[in-house]
Amino acid sequence: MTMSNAGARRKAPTIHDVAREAGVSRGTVSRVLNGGHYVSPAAREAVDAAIKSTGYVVNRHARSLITGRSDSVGFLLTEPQERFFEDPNFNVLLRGCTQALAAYDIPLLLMLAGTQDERRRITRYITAGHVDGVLLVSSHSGDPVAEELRAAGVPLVACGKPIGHASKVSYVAADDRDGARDMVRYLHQSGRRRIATVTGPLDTPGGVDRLAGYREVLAELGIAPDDRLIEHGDYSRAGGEAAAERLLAAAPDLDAVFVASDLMAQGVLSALHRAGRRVPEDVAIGGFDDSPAALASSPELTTIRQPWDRIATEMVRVLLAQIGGEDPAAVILPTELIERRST
Amino acid sequence: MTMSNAGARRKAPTIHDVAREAGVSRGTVSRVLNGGHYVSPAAREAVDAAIKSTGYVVNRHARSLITGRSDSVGFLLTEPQERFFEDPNFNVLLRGCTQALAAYDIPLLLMLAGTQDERRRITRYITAGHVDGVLLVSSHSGDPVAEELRAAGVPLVACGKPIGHASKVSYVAADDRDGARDMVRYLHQSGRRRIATVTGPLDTPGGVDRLAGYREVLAELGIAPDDRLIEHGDYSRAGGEAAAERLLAAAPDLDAVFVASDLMAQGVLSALHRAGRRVPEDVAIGGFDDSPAALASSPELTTIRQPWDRIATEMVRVLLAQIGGEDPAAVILPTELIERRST
DNA sequence: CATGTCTCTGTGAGCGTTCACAGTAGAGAA
DNA sequence: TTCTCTACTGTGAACGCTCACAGAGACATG
Repeated sequence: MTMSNAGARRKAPTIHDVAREAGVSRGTVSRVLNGGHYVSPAAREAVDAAIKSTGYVVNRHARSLITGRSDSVGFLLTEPQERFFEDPNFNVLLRGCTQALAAYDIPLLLMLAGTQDERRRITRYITAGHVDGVLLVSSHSGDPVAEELRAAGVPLVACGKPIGHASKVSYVAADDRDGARDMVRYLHQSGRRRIATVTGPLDTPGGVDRLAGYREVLAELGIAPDDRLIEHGDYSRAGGEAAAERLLAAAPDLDAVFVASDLMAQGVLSALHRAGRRVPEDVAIGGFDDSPAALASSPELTTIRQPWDRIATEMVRVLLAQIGGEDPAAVILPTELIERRST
Repeated sequence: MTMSNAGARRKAPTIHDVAREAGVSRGTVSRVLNGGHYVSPAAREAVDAAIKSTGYVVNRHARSLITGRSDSVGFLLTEPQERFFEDPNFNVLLRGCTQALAAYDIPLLLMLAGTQDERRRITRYITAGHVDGVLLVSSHSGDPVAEELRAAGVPLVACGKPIGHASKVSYVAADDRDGARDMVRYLHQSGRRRIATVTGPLDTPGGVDRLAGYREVLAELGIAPDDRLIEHGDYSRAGGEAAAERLLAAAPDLDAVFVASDLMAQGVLSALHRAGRRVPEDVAIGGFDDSPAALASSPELTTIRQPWDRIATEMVRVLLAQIGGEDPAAVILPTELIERRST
């Protein structure tokens, strides 16, 4: 039984204890801990053994104190939180980032900055150097926190293209425009001719780009633009429902709707159902996001999948690169059309 | 313009700078920072002014190094993560905990321990003292991580009653049994006489207690137990669907089903629909959780709401108390019946 | 043999804070 | 006056680590 002092919780072993146990100096132990350069094989072995036998774990506070790094990053949500926390995509993103960071042994600090007060507190916390970088989630433009952090020189990667920021800030985003193009083209190919759309909020890049994709394809197909076929939503179920009602009133002959989010598509589905339109027989519905909502709907939604896991991985990669001194970068990832029963 | 050195990111002011600026010693500044006892009003004022003028923010690493505390807590998820991250209740919980902690200026570290490797890494991290306490989310019993942390003396609060742990571990949970009782009593009061149930997994406290509540009420009503009316699910949509099919086969005369989760209730709804039973006319459905799934179903589900926001608040309160030296505690919170269209 | 280069090792200093302790000044009591 | 007590203040010494530096061999080069 090598229980030694397990469960004692008396005093954690320090680098000094390891050094003594291994018969080397603190410096050598430290070198082993940090990559092991300029360490003889014998010394490294002795240190590794000593680490194991003492159960040594590096004290991050001591390390951070001297290095100035914290070896942690923040996941910052500056939205009114309800919206995002309700969004299943958000969870995939959060999980993906946590996992990607875990691979580097970097803990993720979850920060919510819904109110003005919280924003101030968190900005202070971040600029004080308590995290090495920030993964920023905030769909709306003109986020003051982003600008403040950028100005303070904090490494920063946004999820989605931050609009309104002329300045250089890294971001990772799905190709919204291309996804929208795919969906509209697909609806047209399956024989639909009066294709309407429910957009997202137009102060979000996703809202803008998905609408742009819709318009582009119609133009390329030589279909004249028709404003009656365009209604705006707010990414919520209720918003989708209301928009669908307006569409039905303005353009009762529509035979397809490209909806800029699955959640809104659920609302559209309800409205159509109430209006007595069958899906997909009378009206085809194309969603966006491939959220669980797409599967929970009946019929299940044909939709555009955003590669949230890859987005998470890329955000972490870009952030770590930036922490390592590289320049900001933008990454655009392709989407995928998922065919289900609503078209 | 009092820009002073804003945006410089050169060198953060230390307690020393503040002391010099205020014309006092480090010790006095430190005392102001930590409650301000034994500090003259004049000194305190000078220090406060100096803090403001220098933009000083305490260096948590230095503080943690000497105090041994980290002033942060972990939010640990030991489940296979998909299940939980899909669960909207989880999000409310996570958000609630983050916010409750923010009120104490304590950051939350999100930790996912899905695989064996991750579990080891994270246990190491935690027992090394890098967090002061852990909020544990893990529905299944016999969680080795929980036991390890408890043994290591790490303050710990579980979400939901940990079964299989004879040992003293704090937890906060909704009153599952009472919620189930409410629902079954309600179904009976609305005239249903053949009330079936789809249970959760019986290795979860929720599964066990909700079933117990169901049985109790029937017994109290003098209704003889009938095993054909009880089927087991796994909290998944598909599981609910399968269970409902078995129920319909074994007890075709059922006129109500108490389903131990909304997600399963969705599956039950599908199965009933396929079998040509109308809800609520032929069969009443009672769910549990009041998750968004309850609203996404048609008809919308009558269900039992768990007070997730209060659960979060209480978990944080109990954890902080425990970090402060208090003994473990169990908190049971009342549920609420939400009446909708499925009954 | 002197010199340089390369790998490896130990040592002292210091990161920014808190804590224990010693010390000061003023008030009140003897 | 002198002593004690209280309220306040300053000072070293940690905390556990990394980093810069110096130095020791080993080996090659001139």
